Amino acid sequence: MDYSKTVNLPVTDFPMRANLPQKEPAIVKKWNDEKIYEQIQKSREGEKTYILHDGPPYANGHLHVGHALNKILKDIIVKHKTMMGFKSPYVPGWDCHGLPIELLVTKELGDKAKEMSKVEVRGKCRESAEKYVGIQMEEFKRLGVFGDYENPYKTMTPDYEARIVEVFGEILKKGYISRNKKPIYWCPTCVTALAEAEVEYDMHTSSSIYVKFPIEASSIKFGGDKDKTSVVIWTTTPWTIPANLGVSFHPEFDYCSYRFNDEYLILAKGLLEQFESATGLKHSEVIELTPADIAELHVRHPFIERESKVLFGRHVTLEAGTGIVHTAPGHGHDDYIAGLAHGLDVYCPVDDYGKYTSDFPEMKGIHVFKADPEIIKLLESKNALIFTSKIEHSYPHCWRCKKPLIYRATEQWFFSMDHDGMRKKGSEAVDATEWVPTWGESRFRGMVDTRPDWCLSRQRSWGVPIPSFKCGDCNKNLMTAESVQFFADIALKDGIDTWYSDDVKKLIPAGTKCSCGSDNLIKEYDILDVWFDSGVSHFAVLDNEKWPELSWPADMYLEGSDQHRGWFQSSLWPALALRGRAPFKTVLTHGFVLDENGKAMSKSVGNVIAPEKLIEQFGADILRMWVSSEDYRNDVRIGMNMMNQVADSYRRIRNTMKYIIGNIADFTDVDKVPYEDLTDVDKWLLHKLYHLSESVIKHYEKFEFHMVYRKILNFCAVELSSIYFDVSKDILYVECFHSQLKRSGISWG
RNA sequence: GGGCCUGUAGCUCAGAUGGUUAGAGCGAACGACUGAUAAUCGUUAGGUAGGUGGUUCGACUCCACUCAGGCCCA
Repeated sequence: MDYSKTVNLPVTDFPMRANLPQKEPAIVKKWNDEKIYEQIQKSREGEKTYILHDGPPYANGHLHVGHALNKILKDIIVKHKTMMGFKSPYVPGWDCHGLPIELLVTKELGDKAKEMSKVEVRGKCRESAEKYVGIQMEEFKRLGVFGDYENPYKTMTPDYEARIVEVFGEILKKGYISRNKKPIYWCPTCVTALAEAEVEYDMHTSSSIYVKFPIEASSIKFGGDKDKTSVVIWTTTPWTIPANLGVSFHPEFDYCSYRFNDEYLILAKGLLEQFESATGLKHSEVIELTPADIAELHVRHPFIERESKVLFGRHVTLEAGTGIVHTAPGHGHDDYIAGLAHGLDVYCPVDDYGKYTSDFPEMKGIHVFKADPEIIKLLESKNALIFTSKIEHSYPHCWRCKKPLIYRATEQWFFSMDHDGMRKKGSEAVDATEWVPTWGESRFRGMVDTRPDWCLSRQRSWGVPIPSFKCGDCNKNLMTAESVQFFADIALKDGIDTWYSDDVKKLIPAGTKCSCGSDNLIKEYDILDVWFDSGVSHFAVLDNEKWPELSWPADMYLEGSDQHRGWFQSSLWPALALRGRAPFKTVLTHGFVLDENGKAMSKSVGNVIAPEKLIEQFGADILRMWVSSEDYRNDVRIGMNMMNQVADSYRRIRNTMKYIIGNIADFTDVDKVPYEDLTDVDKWLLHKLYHLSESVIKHYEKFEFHMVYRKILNFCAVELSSIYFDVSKDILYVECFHSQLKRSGISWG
């Protein structure tokens, strides 16, 4: 006999299965049509605000799971703050300039790119960025992330671009901007600077040389023949020897003076054997040196009348050579850093075409790639060459012309870290900021303390031009706060491309002259580092009447932990320079999304999981729940097994809700039972619920969403399903509808 | 190579300041119900706490080293 008709079974049309992948698009559309974001904002009119300022994703390509993690976390916080009564507007943004887009576009254009003007190429870049902003926006919406998609911010809109120029000018006015030399990759064939991403490594044959640098006898405080003692360096770029300004030792390696025949050569103990086998020499006497012995040495350049300063640096290795590194600050990154630390000039006697300048008159006009034999001959004539051979090794080449590159110092614009106590202000800003997780503070502080000056200029096309001029007569640079502001106004009115299309006279206040008196000014075409674009977003967005609901500074910045070096810093420095405080109160970082085995996702390994695929298979809600289930302060893992587990948990919570809905189907307020008349089990459950709610809020406030997930899931599975529902079942099913007992059970549900 | 961080059951995570047989949920196995049924309930099995060595009367918790992994830099 079927008794099911004789009892009060739960009644509901709430479906067993959620069918998220099918249903969600309609829900998203409904939110869109009903303008749910705007309605929510309206409902919080006049309330205290909580501003989470969006770090702009880069507008190329589709979203990956990392974007999903980031945006969903932001959405959880914004929604939580909103539910706590705050007005929490969220304006999504996009980072639109920069090399990756430029490369994407030039590769698509192929040979056509070469015939196009800068303005035309920039137009194509703009189109491409616009396209991906559209794509990503739809993908964010699909994730259920609420925000002001009607008015997002884009770093390439005219007002934003003008604001970038303006902020740059204000910082210039405060004296933070300077022009200095810095070595960069340079293609002497294309006569252009290259970014790291444009460098291809290929095999190349170089001359390897061991070179003696003579030492002033008076500076030698140890034994041997003081007139015949030298420091030995090894290099594979003989042509950089004319630019040598130093010899670098490692502060912790052991160095000795070894006697070879009638002379003494200084090299690292750890490389003696390698040196002897390479050169065929054999030593006959050893004098151990102390770091003090080395520090006192005065070393001479082998063929130029100047000192080659003794430096200490950790870039020195025992992998090859002599443990003493030939240092030319104008021709190498390590050399540059070591040189800066010791106050050396960034010296570069090589011009745009790769030829020696008059700074090295002996070989003026000779191309550095043809100079090696000449240099070697010169060294030999000075008795400075110990040994030479050919070596085949991996060497940087130009992605465009495939020819070898050189590293060469050029003039660049810098944001000084030490002007007006900037670094100290940075440190104070670190103190004043709340870091989640707490170790973010030490990580960030370490980066602030060691950060070199920020190189702001790039020799590219797709970005915001630095409106500087050069005097056509005396070659001096000209850029003032006034001239920059003048151009910012033009950029706002007529667009930033006027820099490329308009005549100089229109781009600078009338009557502007170089200090030499000349008015023959020439435009320069460096653009700003894109990090500057996004770094001033707090000025361009939070402090902009276009979004009156926003305010400066932000309550929170929330990005991946890689942004400790990236956006958090590029945002901090302009803010400190102009407002003396950080643009954020709290900085929250999350880890990276790894695959199921804890390995980084990469295309080449083939372990990348597209959010699109997860949404198709499980639904965005499951993806969101996965985000909430993970402790994002560490790296998080994702894979099909994990998604299945989250989906299981989702079903458990859903079924619990379905059971409640089914049982309160016929309940109305008339049936409500006063608290004091409830049964003990009912009171017990309410007590548990109260504590759950309290702890859930506490965890939300501490941004511990995985604890929220855990507690709610446990509550559904244990307190509700296996205890309370089990106990209440008989009453709910058997007692007649209006009985006190039954009504007690559902009154507070 | 350097800075910062992570490593507790198959999975996701708990475990205040070192102190009894290291916990939960999910999953798994087995069983129950067939009156939450593409559900639900019960029982059980799973951990040398990455590894090694120290400090301590006592360490998952402190220290050193090491392995694996991540971000950033070189």
